[in-house]
Amino acid sequence: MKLINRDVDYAARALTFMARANKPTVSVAQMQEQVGVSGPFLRKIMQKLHKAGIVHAVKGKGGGFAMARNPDKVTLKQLMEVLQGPLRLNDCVFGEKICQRHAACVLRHKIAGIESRLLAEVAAVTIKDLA
Amino acid sequence: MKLINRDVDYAARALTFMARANKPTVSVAQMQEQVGVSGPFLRKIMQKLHKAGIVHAVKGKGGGFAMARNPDKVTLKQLMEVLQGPLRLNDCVFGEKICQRHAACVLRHKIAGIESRLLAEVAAVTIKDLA
DNA sequence: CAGAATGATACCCGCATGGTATCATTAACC
DNA sequence: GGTTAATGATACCATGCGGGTATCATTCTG
Repeated sequence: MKLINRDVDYAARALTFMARANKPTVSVAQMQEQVGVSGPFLRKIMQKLHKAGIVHAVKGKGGGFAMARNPDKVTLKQLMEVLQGPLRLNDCVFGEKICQRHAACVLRHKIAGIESRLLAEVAAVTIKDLA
Repeated sequence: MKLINRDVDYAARALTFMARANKPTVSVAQMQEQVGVSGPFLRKIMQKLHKAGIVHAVKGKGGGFAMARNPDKVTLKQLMEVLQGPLRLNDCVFGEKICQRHAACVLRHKIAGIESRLLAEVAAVTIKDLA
């Protein structure tokens, strides 16, 4: 039951680094040591963040990445969605068979409630909070 | 980010079945159809519940399993601990390097808070609620 | 003793996660 | 314009784990 995976962890650290650095762009080479991860791996993460519109990317010499929004507009929930996929605790593993059993449905209902409250919590954590 | 895995799901359904059945013991053969899982697999789950003291086991002809406590004393949290291992959202993947970076520590702190509230929620769901 | 049940354990398999390698593309600077 | 420094895209690897099966041992009933 992992809440966040490594991608999210590294992304949070990288974004925090970027939020603190007062530069127009920050390259992967500048981040990798502080973030504690290999360059290629961090690049892959940054590319996903770029596709998701969370960071800008500037190619070429002197280029790098920059946050596309204010740090207080980037939430942990967004990072999880981008890097871990849709957030469904409540994934029904039984298909249509499920609703033949009332007990299981009660369980789904309980979990759905827990899920919604959990999502509200991760949505409340921003990069600004971490910086 | 799965909250519960299939083992927990099946266990919850099996225990719910047992709680409703007014019998001294219930065999795997009697449960497997209703729970919707193969006999051998359900047996493995029941054995773990037995080791954890959640159910009694009676070997031999006419034997089976019985709940070892009242249904309102068996929580979703207990099932998760037994069948999924320790509940740590907050697993630090960076070892001692972590605390060199303040940002990461803030993240841990946030997640720890979320975790404790989540655990309180799963501890509040009992088999009685599902039955 | 036979049959019905659990106990224990070993094994298998597919796939997601974590990580690397490679080539293409773009832009700055000399 | 060529070199270099950066990202973009993609393919690949490898290993652990979740989910599931099979087999034999043990225990109890009748």
